[in-house]
Amino acid sequence: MNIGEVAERSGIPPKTIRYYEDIGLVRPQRSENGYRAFRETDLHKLTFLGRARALGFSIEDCRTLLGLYEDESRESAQVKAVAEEHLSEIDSKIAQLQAMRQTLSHLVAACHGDDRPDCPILSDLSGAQAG
Amino acid sequence: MNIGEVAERSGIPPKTIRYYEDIGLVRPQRSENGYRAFRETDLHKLTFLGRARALGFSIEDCRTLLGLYEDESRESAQVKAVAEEHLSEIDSKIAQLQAMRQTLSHLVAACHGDDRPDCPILSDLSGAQAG
DNA sequence: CTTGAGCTTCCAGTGACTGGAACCCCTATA
DNA sequence: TATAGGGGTTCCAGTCACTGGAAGCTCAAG
Repeated sequence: MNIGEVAERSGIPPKTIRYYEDIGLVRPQRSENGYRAFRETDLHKLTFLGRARALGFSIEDCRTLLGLYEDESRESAQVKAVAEEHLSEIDSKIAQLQAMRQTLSHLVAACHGDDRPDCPILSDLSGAQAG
Repeated sequence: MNIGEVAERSGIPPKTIRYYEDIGLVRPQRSENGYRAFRETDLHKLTFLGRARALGFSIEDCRTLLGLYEDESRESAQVKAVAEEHLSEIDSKIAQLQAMRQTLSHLVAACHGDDRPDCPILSDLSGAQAG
């Protein structure tokens, strides 16, 4: 398979696939004309990567997960540890965003949003004490 | 004030303050020895930036907000529009993270996490249909 | 033979910093 | 007066995970 077909079937853009090769996540062979020649296993790996990335795993996590996937002597505890670590990072991010959301939505609600200049959003940012 | 004092009082690291000057968010004067000389208004701006960044506004949003803050003929509707736009981006991010969280927490719960190799997390990533 | 799609490499840019090197300035102390 | 240190300065490179673009090669169709 050429890169275009693999891109289509895996849902990962050609540019990204080349990048993944660059950083050693996939190692397609080469045809005589210099084109990358992907096998089914390469496609499989890329699909795996696509799903892992969609779950928010970092590239380094993906590398680890791919390694575990291909290691038949892995222990599922290793996989679970990576996933739990990532899950807790997701939880932190959600918490942080919800805190922002909380503050910001109050400010937005308090701003009358008309043609006058006074604005509780700017007041808050400038450090004024809430009344 | 030198950069160290401003950093301390605004809570923004010196490196970041220099970066903000680089991109034109603050324009401190210079002392004869070449040191940046910050006035109270500069400190004020940096504190404003710190709060806006803490609410997740992008640097470009911050630039806009600072501009509105200093523009006495602003309309609060302009500020509110920026904030609402940002709020909806926050909401999207939260939704995306929660979707990841949902999938991932199910997978983590399903993985026994022991010394055996079989693992529903890897099965899912590799594209197996859930049974 | 030309056209156009698809492939190749390499370089640069994204956002918002952050680390580090190499150097200057200022004050205090031996 | 020499020196040590803790400021400050600039500039360059790296982060993360791509993405865009330029220049050039390959291949199939008309």
